[in-house]
Amino acid sequence: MDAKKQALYEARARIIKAMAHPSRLFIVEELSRGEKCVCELTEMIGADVSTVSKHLSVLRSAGIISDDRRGAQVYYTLRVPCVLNFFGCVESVLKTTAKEQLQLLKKT
Amino acid sequence: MDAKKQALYEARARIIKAMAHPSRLFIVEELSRGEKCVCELTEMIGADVSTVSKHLSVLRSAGIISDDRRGAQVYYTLRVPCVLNFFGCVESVLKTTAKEQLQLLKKT
DNA sequence: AAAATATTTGGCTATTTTGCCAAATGAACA
DNA sequence: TGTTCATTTGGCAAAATAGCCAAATATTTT
Repeated sequence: MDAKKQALYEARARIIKAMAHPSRLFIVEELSRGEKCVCELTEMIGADVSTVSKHLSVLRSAGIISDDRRGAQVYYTLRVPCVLNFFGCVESVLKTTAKEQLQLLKKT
Repeated sequence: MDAKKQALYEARARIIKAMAHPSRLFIVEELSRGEKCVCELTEMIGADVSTVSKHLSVLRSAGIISDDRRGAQVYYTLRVPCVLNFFGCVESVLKTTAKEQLQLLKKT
């Protein structure tokens, strides 16, 4: 794998990696319903504000969400809605795996 | 976020996390063209066989690929092709970010 | 200007991930 | 059976990630 191809896959992995965390997946899904400020997300997630802020920073650096300061609050928005399509596929991976588990059990 | 919801997002994150690595993204894309054995993938990636084997194991545990031993070789297949849709979206995240960068430069 | 509220950043530790080497296992073949 | 080839596993060290607290910054309010 040459350097150019390597760089391409690294860029792609950065985006996917940014989504690869329970809280960050939650944030993405929540923002798909409309913008939310840090305090609202923190409340829902139930972690330290600083932790949530860092999760938001990861998603923002990856270009998945964008921020908008309005007064004391910062509102976050989903910038690329197509990431929502991930969920359907992830669900089907889970379903496929579950079905296979079932098949294995039936054979017993 | 209650325990049930937490568990759901953790399960989802496990799948996405399994894809969140340059080599593993490469493997997924490569397998979309048809099955490949470990030695072929190792050759293409250019890392240690044991490293590639572990990447494959991560993808298999997540239920994204499946293995089939035929003689001395083990062939891997993409089990859930919808993960390929990720690429298109990832590309559009990259593109959107690039466009924004360009806008910022124009203002200078 | 001081106090209060919202958010980010720095710093630290604990945990996880990565990637190599060496060793073990599985299968084909002389 | 012993040898060779393909793959996996164990183990280790380096690097990255996660989450909390404390401190800094930004904004509004008193």
